[in-house]
Amino acid sequence: MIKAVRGTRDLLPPETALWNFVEAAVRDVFRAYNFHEVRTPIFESTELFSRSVGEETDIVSKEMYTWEDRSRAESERGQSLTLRPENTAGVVRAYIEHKLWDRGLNKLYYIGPQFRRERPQKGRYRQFYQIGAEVIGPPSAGSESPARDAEVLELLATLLDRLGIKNWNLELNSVGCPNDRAVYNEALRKALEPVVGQMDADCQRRAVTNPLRVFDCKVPADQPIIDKLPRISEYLDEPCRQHFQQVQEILNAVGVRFSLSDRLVRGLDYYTRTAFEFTHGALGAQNAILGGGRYDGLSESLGGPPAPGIGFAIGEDRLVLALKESAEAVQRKPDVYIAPLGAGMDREAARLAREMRRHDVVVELGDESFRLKKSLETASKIGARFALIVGENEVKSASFALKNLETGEQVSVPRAELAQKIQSSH
RNA sequence: GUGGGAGUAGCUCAACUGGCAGAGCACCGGACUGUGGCUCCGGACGUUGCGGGUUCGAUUCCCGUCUCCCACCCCA
Repeated sequence: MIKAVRGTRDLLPPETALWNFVEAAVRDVFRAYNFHEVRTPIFESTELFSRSVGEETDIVSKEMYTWEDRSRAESERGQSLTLRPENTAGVVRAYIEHKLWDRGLNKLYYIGPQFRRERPQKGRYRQFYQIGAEVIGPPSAGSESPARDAEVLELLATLLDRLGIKNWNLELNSVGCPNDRAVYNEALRKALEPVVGQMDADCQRRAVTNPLRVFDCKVPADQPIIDKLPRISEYLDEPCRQHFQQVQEILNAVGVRFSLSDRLVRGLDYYTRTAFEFTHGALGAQNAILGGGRYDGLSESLGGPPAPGIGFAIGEDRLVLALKESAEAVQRKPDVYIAPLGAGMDREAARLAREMRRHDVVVELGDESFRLKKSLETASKIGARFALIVGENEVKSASFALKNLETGEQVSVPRAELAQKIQSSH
């Protein structure tokens, strides 16, 4: 048997109803904040990701699905392509390619699959879905303002509340502006030098490749060492510190709760200043339900104009997982099951079904070869609210037996009133 | 990529130290010819993840492999 490949899966009913519910709510919230949808390609030139996400990150160095495209001519070299491991790079690429700065501030969102070749776990798949958004534009359009950071965070709080996600926690940090980041990195490296030898091998490796990530180290024995390391918050220059301060003030003003977490660092190279994560308890080790931050230099590093931005990505798989705990089923049940009864009644049933569906009634259609008992059985099994019996008597009198399957009450309804009768009983 | 656990009917799970693969739920049919849910009776259902080995005999023991789960790594 051919099976879905490792780390991929089929989303089936009724779960797909939950996904649709989530996406509908998300689109609704984005609309209120004046965000608009973009759809970028599912694969891009490999270079886009190595330049934006960072050559040294795990994502780029070992988790990408990369292949060489077929060349059409001798002279043409196959281009290296990659399934997108995240979507910010693609959106920024599109921003530059289509000169979207001409519109001032852009508030864009996307919903779609991403791909990373990691070992699968609950809430972590090789094809996974992200709902994300980016606020990006020239500084003159206000894209750098702390008001944008706060607005994005407040949007997220609204969204999670709206979805009925309980017990989320917002962790907030500033990873600094480019210039103080460099100074800080140096200080951190210096502080690590004398102690790094005592640390866990894995943490040592981080100390060398990406010192900032030492803070993510979870080995208990190393915690006292990590606690003594200098913090980025002590190295923020004045504008950067103020920026972070104002983000917090606005959040307080609008009543969004958060906790400062000066050990929160983000894995992708392009992040600057505000970094954040929303976590949820019910997800095991994959407790981050979404993450994001500011990426002020990303546009330039991809050859574009200055275009500070802030964005986030929600793990849709994880969101749905968290929702299963606290949301009831949202799948719409059929309004009526039509039970044709006897030879020739399929035709009549089809006509009635067509009429009612035009009136937005959800109809499931039976089969004239079924005995009435079986039809009613099926009707209640699939959760239909009504059963409509279409037999000779009904056709003759142009009035149909409509049975309420919850109460058992049955009435005869003239053809013209059927749809209305069913709709009005919600 | 590393370490550990688990794969048996559509689902949840049994099957003692190796001895005829089972139950509940779900599904299908009947009791009941145009009236569901309850009840009763019957039915179908399996390459025991896959491949090899040991054995008279393997769901059971051994090796390999695949997938899922847990943790790490990393991240959404």
